[in-house]
Formats: sequence, structure tokens, C-alpha cells
Amino acid sequence: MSVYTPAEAVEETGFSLDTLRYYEKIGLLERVDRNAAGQRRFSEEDIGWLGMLRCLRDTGMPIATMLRFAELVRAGDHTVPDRIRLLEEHDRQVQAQIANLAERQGYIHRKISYYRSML
Amino acid sequence: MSVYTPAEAVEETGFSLDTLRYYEKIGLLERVDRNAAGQRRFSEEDIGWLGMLRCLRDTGMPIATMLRFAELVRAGDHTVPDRIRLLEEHDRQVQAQIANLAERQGYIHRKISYYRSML
DNA sequence: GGTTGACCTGGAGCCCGCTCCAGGTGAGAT
DNA sequence: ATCTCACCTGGAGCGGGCTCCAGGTCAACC
Repeated sequence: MSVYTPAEAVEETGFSLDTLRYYEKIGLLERVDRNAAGQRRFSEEDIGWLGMLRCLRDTGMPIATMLRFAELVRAGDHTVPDRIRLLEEHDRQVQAQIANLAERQGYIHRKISYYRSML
Repeated sequence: MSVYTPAEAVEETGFSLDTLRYYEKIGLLERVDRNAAGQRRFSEEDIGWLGMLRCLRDTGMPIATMLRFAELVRAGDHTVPDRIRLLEEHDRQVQAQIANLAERQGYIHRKISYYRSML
């Protein structure tokens, strides 16, 4: 399989069709190919790129930053160092999120224990 | 110190003054005391409760859920089991968030490695 | 006794990230 | 032939969570 209908792309990526169109509109996704009737046909590459977007999105990267990343990717191989920097910075933020969640979770656990002690 | 001016409450809780007013307006925070001039004076208890809200908020609990929790707290001690259930459910969600972030982070790491291999 | 400056209220506005809608096209099933 | 259905486009609308604004009141320092 090397080409995906809109419905298949939805299935594959977990994004809604509206979101896929939106991402294309704002330039997160490069102009997707169309068939004769003007309907989108997503390539394997599109699907792969959407997987990357999904990962960045789900780790809390704002769309504006994803857009910068998309532009770096489009600009060619000489931007690889910049992409590494961007991802490393994001990685630090993800790390911070995890640490923060774990700390807050401690608070929640203590609260639960306290409530249990009231019973 | 047993009473806080708005500025001190902002300092202490990390919420903006507008947010504190908003939380009071929607009932997340019970009607805060006022001085003769009508200015808020936050009690130690208010500050403690705001700490709890901060924790729930920062772990991604929607305001609607925090509101349910606030109502349970106000309803009295007989709701302690419900509060425990609510916090345990939230705890599971926090756990899931952490697991999810950790997994996505693996993807990001692999991507960074791949980019490094291109240099 | 005038000027800051911190605060008040009600209500409008904003940003993000979608999501929905109207009106239309073309392909395939009955 | 007609119906259904997946899709198209441009643009409006939405929900969450604040954030800002106008117009006003005190209090406190110079």
C-alpha cells in the first residue's frame, strides 16, 4: 500500500479529516496530492510525517513550533543541526513535564492517604 | 501571617489576580472575605485550597472536574469516599499521561539519533 | 489636599486548536 | 436513473481558560 484515501489517513494517523485539512491549510503538511476528482491521496511519506506531528503534538508542542520544524524539514539537509537543536529543546520540555507530573502526583497521593485516614 | 492581600495571594499561589477572581466567580473558590473597602483578604485556608487547585490544574484536570471536587469538599465529610474516588481516577490519568510522554520521548530520542547520524 | 497605586465590578475580548456548515462534485451500488 | 456517500472548498463558529478593559473606590504617602 503506497497511497491512502482520506478515510485511510484518518484511520492511520488518528487525526480527524478536518484536522488533516487544517494542517494542510496552515502549512504543517505540504500540499497533499489529489486524484482526478480533486480528492486527497496521502502518500506513505505524508503518513510518516503525520506520525511525527502526532508525537510532537501529544507531547505538547504548540503548532507554531511544529510549523518552524516543518519549515526546517522543507528547507533541506543543511537544517539538520537546527532540527536537532529544536528537538533537543523539546525533549527537555518533555522531561520537565514528566518530572512535574511525577511531583504533583506525590501531592495527590498524600491527599488520598489523608482522606483515607479520615474514614 | 494569617491573611493575604490579593498581591500576596498572587505571589503565594502563582495564579494571576484575574484568575483568582475568575475562580471565585465560577465557584472554584468560595466567596473570599473582604475588608471594609471591599478588597479581598485571602485566608490561610484559601491559600491552601488554591495549592490543591494548582496541583489539579497542572496535572491537566479540567475546570469542570475541579468544580465537582470543590462541591464535594463543600458538601462535608460524608463525601470523603467520593473525593477519594475522584482523586484516584485522576491519579490514573496522570499516570497515563506520564507513560504516554515517556513513550513519545523515546520516539523523539530515536529521531534525534537519526538526525545525528546524518551529520 | 493631590497624586499614586492597589484594588473593585461587570462584561467584552482573545488565543488556541480544532470542528462544523453550506453548497457542490463525482463515483459506485441498486 | 437515482441515490448515497465520500469527498471538496471557504469560511464561520466553538469551548476552554483565561485576560483585558472601562470606570470607579479607597488608602497612603508626599
